[in-house]
Amino acid sequence: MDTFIEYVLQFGNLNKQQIDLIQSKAIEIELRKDEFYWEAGKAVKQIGFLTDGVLRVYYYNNKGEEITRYFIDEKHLILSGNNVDDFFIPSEYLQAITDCKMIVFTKQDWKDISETIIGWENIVQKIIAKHHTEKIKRRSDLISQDATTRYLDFIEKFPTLANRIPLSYIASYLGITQSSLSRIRKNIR
Amino acid sequence: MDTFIEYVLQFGNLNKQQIDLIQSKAIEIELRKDEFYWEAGKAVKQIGFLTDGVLRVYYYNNKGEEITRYFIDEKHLILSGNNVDDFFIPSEYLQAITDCKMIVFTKQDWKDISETIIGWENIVQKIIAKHHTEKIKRRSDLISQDATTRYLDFIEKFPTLANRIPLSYIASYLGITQSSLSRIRKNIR
DNA sequence: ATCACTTTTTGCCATTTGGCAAGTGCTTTC
DNA sequence: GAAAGCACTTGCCAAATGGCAAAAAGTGAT
Repeated sequence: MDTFIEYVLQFGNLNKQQIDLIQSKAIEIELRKDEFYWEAGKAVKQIGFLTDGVLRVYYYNNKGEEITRYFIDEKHLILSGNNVDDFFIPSEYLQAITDCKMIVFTKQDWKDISETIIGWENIVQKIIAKHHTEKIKRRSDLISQDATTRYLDFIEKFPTLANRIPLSYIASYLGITQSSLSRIRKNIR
Repeated sequence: MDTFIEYVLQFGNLNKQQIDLIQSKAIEIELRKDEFYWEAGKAVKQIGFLTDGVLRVYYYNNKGEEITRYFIDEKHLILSGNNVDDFFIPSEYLQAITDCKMIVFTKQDWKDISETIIGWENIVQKIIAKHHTEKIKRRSDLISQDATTRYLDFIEKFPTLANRIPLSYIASYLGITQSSLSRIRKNIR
């Protein structure tokens, strides 16, 4: 829980009372490896913050292949479609790829927080902006490099992950086949 | 100007008085082809909305190559780093690639609007969310497909652009060399 | 330890893309 | 209209990646 407060405080100030309010609404949950946080087509009813572990977002392309769009690691806020008010039905899957710990808020509680804490929306907006800038940057940096470089960048960004999760997740994220990634790994050694 | 109001109204309601306020602050500007809206390293002092034309965002990668990160077409809000409050210095270039018309607001005026119109921040947040979802989706869809498919997708998304802007912009966006793109074009004919 | 199952690696060859340099075509300038 | 400049195309060959199938390695249950 403190992780979340600490994280939020980087983006704006909160007083004791405000922190208490947030803490009183927060629910700690755990996700086992391979469990889903979202599933395509199922309404999302909560706002989550990942405190431990790694998630991946994936979807099926028009060839029916499973494509990992990106990985989410610790200290990341997960907003439904980035907008709290809407009834949100995702078109992608958000799956734990390691055991995870999260803090979640019901949409109603989150709305209460937004309405009670002046400046909360602003903080959230900053967090969203940060996440998105990172995501776009990481994604588009991928395209101007060859597959080996992309893989090396991946290892650098997620050093603990490379040997713990299925190769296929990484391959589709990098935009290459699993066999190619396997060969790239061989060449790196 | 009306384009902007119409656009905003898709994301939330505004009354006459609120619309008047926005209109009173809006400044219409034009950008000639190749002019910059942002330049890396130079502070951005305004919020803009593109009503006509196309912009591109580019940067230089670690090999010194110019990489087009994405294209921005009509009806797109351009927020400095997606956050109005901060003093913002971009690390990328935002350049008109056709003649463009924009509406801009000074940061102060924008702040006044935010503070005066209840729900404005919420509308803006929705717009940001929409833009980002599209961007991420478009970008990551690029990676699971071969270059020809990527180019066809590009044409579909920007039908009027393919033959009007330098090939090199499109090539770096698609993550291939200019010669490869030229060959792909030849094969498509 | 064995078996069944899944994931990863490898071989073989086809296809795609890159790198480089030369050639073509178009525009601008004088 | 000749020269220069720029963008695009093409030829040639090398390197990277894909497709498919089989082999190898890893995992879990009994």
